[in-house]
Amino acid sequence: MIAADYLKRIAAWSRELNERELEIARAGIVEKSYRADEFIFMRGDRFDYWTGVVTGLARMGIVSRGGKATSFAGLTSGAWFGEGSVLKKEPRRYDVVALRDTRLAMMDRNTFFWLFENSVGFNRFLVGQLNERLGQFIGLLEYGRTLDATARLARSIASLFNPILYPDLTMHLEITQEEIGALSGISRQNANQCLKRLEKQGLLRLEYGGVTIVDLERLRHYGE
DNA sequence: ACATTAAATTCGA
DNA sequence: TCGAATTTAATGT
Repeated sequence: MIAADYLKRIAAWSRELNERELEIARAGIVEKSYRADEFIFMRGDRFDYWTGVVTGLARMGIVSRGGKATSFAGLTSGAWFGEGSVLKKEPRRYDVVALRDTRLAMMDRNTFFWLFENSVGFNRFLVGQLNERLGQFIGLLEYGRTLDATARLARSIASLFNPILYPDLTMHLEITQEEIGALSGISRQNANQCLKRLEKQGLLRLEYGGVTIVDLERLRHYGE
């Protein structure tokens, strides 16, 4: 079983729980590792786990028969996802792929429902999370059509800094340009061009193997 | 696709 | 255990 202080470190919601709830949560979570490019879930799967990213990076999206990927969201450490499929007891409607070696924490369905029915703190967190995700998906509606590559990339990055979905406070992100490209649905070379444009405009700073966000608000509304 | 540069790893003392 | 040398990974054009 995972340690209580460890759980508090990897899951923001666990800090809202009382002692008893925390014990139940700990007992219902297992960890699992995935290699880069490995599928974590496939559309249609029926594994009912509520899942958190401990370390690594994954992409939530769908891949069409042609093999081209549309991504809904990037998942960095601290992100928890899959509550929709667990709550509605439905097959998953999207794929999740690890973009690099990734460690996940997975909570089984029974534990999830116990917390759902018994813990006020847990529900408070869930409502906030669902609301944020709704906002993110609404933002996606204009995403594909209206926005050019630079704007799409800007928003992909900005969405990784949603403080509710990704409680990490630091404005620095360890992510390669290739990974940013994979998240935004553009080539690495194009991603490089877009990133440099954003850097020139003072929205972010490029470093080797990572970026630092300078102006999150402008990044979030880029191209409006 | 290729050239450059940063980082990680290996190796010898 | 330190640092130089080599290999691997990321970036820029």
